[in-house]
Amino acid sequence: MKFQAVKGTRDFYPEDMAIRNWITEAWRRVSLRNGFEEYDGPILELLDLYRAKSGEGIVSELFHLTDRGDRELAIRPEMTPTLARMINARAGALPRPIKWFSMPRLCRAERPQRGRLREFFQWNIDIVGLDDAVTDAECIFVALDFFREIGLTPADMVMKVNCRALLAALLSARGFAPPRHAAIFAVLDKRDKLPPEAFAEAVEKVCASAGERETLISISQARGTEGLEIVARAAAGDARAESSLARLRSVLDLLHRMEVGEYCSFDMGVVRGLAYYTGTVFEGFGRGGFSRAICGGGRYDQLLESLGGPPMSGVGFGTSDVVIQELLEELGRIPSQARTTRRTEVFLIDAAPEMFDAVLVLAARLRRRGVGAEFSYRRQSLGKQLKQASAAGALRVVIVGEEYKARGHLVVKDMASGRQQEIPADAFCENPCM
RNA sequence: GUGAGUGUAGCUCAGUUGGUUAGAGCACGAGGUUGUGGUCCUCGGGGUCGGGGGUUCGAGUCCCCUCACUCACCCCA
Repeated sequence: MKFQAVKGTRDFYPEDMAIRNWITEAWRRVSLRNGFEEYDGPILELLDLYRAKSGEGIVSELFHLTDRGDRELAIRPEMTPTLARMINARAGALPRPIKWFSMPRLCRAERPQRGRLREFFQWNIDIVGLDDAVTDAECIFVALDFFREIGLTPADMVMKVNCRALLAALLSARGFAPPRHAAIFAVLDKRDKLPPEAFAEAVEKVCASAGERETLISISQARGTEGLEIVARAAAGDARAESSLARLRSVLDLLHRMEVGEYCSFDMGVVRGLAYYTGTVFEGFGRGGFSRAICGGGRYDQLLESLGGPPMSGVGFGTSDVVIQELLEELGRIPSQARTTRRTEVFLIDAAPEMFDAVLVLAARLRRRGVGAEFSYRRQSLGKQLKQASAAGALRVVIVGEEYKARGHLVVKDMASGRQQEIPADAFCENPCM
């Protein structure tokens, strides 16, 4: 019987683990320098927690089980309900705004596809308890701070920004009653995700007349600076539309001031499929060949409350390790040092078996100082040991031989240049970096 | 969950209308005589051809089922 990894899951061999760590370490580094604190929750939650948010239909999309006490449990498919639960439990005690991040392992019972597996890691950032353009901008900034950190420029990606409240106000002013908005949002969000004919067909379905269709098509086309001006003219005179537009402009302006404006672009085609977004929404896309969404988020006003949490507005975003890695592989941007976790700074070699004791002592002394030190487990020729040092990617090799026996000196060889010099053992252990 | 495509060594792939013990390159391991690695040379391990069943004298090759992956839907909390 030959076993294989469960459908939609991945084995992380050392070279895969190295890349995963490289990505998740960047997530943590960026989160912390932007002032966010890390949290986590259990991988199992009550199934009802997800039913409460998404209805009974969600059950078929997640992994669930019944424990021996007949409790219905689910492996978490997302982090937001856990976040809401945790914030609610201490709502009165947490200083606001709450700036938390997490990088949970999530599972969803979906059919695996490229960029979409059944098990993955998701980076979540949330700012809860303050509804202000600054927090919207800050949230988008953190995402861009990460993308810039891993070497992506505005030529590689774009962050499309929109505001659902603005769209809702424009729709209401043109006779689209609020109950119809959810369906219209879902259609508009597909503007760039469907072929033009299919999109036109979808628009047709939510419209009652040719006039409505014209209106929706023209609204959905707005993008970039010109698009913003067109929207501004459309919003003129409507108080709600004007204030939402001012908020959107403010967010974009803040992003420019924070020097990530080059990445950002207004786009009415970004609405987000999820029902709970109420204000600012944004989605990152790769440019060129890799045009899929690479991150997304937005402001949610009632989400926490609907999950039994406090009535607090929040803004957040998420992205997964799967899509990030695929984007970077596609662009060839994963640096070679990110592909290995080996950190052999010094490889110790005995020139004769009787020097092996000295090798052990020196390795232990170096390791205690925090230096990555290795040696061969087999007593073999100097050439073989050098070969092993080379394969281990060692930066320097230390040969313990005649010089050590006679004078207490080590031969230190720099593997890149091939140059070597004799150094007293004590001096080398004091300062192994040379 | 629906539809289509793919599946030969760890990886990338050969494999003649079905015909003897299934191959290559890379990777991996061992050597190239004992104080100098990456290159090079030699040798080697590794595949029940995704799995199961069927047709046939004979199946990696044809048929059926199944599993996994890829793509398009559904969904994307």
